[in-house]
Amino acid sequence: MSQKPREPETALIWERPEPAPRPKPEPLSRERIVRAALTLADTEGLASVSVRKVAAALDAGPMRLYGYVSTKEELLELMVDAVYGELVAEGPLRGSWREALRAMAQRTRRAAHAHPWLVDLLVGRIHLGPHALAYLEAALAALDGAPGFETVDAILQAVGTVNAFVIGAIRNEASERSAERESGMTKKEWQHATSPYLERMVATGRFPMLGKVMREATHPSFDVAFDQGLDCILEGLATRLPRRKK
Amino acid sequence: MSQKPREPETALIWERPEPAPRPKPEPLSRERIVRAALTLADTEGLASVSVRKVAAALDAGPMRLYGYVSTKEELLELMVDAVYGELVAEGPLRGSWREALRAMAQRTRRAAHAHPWLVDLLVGRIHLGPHALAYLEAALAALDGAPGFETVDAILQAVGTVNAFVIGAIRNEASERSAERESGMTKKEWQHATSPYLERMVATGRFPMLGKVMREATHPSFDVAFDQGLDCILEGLATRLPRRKK
DNA sequence: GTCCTTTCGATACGGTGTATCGATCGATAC
DNA sequence: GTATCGATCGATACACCGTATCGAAAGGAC
Repeated sequence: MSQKPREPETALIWERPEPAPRPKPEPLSRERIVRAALTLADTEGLASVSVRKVAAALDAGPMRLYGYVSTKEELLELMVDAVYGELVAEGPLRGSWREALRAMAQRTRRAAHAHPWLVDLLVGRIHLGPHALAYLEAALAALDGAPGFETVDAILQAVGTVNAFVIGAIRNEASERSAERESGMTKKEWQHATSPYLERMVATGRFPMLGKVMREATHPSFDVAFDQGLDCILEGLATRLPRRKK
Repeated sequence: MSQKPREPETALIWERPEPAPRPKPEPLSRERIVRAALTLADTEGLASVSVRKVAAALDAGPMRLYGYVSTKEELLELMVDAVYGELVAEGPLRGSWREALRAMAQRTRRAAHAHPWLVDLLVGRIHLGPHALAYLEAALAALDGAPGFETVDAILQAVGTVNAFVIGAIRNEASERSAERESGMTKKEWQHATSPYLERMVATGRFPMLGKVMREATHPSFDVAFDQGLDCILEGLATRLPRRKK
């Protein structure tokens, strides 16, 4: 970890250790770099994806990466696009427009589970990488020609609305999950740890509805909550179809 | 900006400048710190909110803040809660459940416009600050007793779904907006700058739907897109009400 | 006035992203 | 085979980050 300070050159040339014949060039490539960054993010968390650490995982100096990537942001962008690549690799979205949109939502959600860091990267920049575009293309294509989706505007609105919901829902799950994860607690333990605070707040009397929630809510799993919300949105899209035809 | 390196003590005591009678204690407080951080984030961007800079804005050394805040994360959390404070300060959410939910969505969206950095902070952690709770409470209260929302589960699901959409939509807007902003381009210029790339992609023939979008889509403003999506979700919630009653 | 306690902030440490530039290596020209 | 050139690499450096430590200064108690 500490850079060897290159001992002062008092020793004569032939006494110094041979500079080691440069272990292996291992040509490196954008793809290898991104793959290393991905596994690092998956195993150690996004915070551990630093230029130095990614380079170290490839037996290279930090600056080596800048031959393939001009900025750390660019590397992160490539990571996101790689995930989109996994998504499009699952094939086209089949079925009716409802089935297709539902499949898209669940695919995206699965990716967010497989790569918890994805949520943090989805915020901030708009993604126009080739795989991101391909994923969007697949969604648009699945709706093309469906009854009620004659105009691209209608298609865009449907995909956009579902995507907005998915992103928000994913964020919810991720934040709750990471709150548990990083305190090393299970869901139960975490609820148990924060409930004293919440009960104190409720006890002030200023949050009657919160009290009701804590008493009466049956907290459904993320899966059913997600499906219910998604159902609701698809239902909403369906009701707008006839009006659109008029 | 550069720490004065305290010139080596060659000068005799009375030649050294008087240590300045500590300009003003200016007692400082959590609130003043958070306010400083807020204005810094609003004017210079979230990236400029560093412990050092916030402290400098208060004529204090960096470590001074740690008497009031135990970590930078805590400061960011307080910033978020301060925004929630602005939101609850606008008063309760009135009207029918649809009006209340719509008002909530638009309020949140306005906050995201006023504080572009908010989107980045909403990701990642779940927010349980007093003002965040109060905002949630207001939303829950607005739906309490509405026909079809007899159970807290129904209320939570409705609020949760709308909130998920709002977060996702806000993120979309923010990322597009920041892409323009930080390249110093207007919306038109930015579209003009990225369209060559997109056209090249479309020209490959692998993205027929994208081509159709670029040719045919009338890109509606963020406002109407948001309202349409919101309408859609409220409609979806409405259609689920009768079923829930059964 | 003297001692004690509390507070403050200068300094330091280990980390970050990245610019610079000398050294090194491979390929080409003779 | 040797010399030269050009590309490539990575050690070093810089500015900045969040925060732990701890000596010095300030204020209060006796």
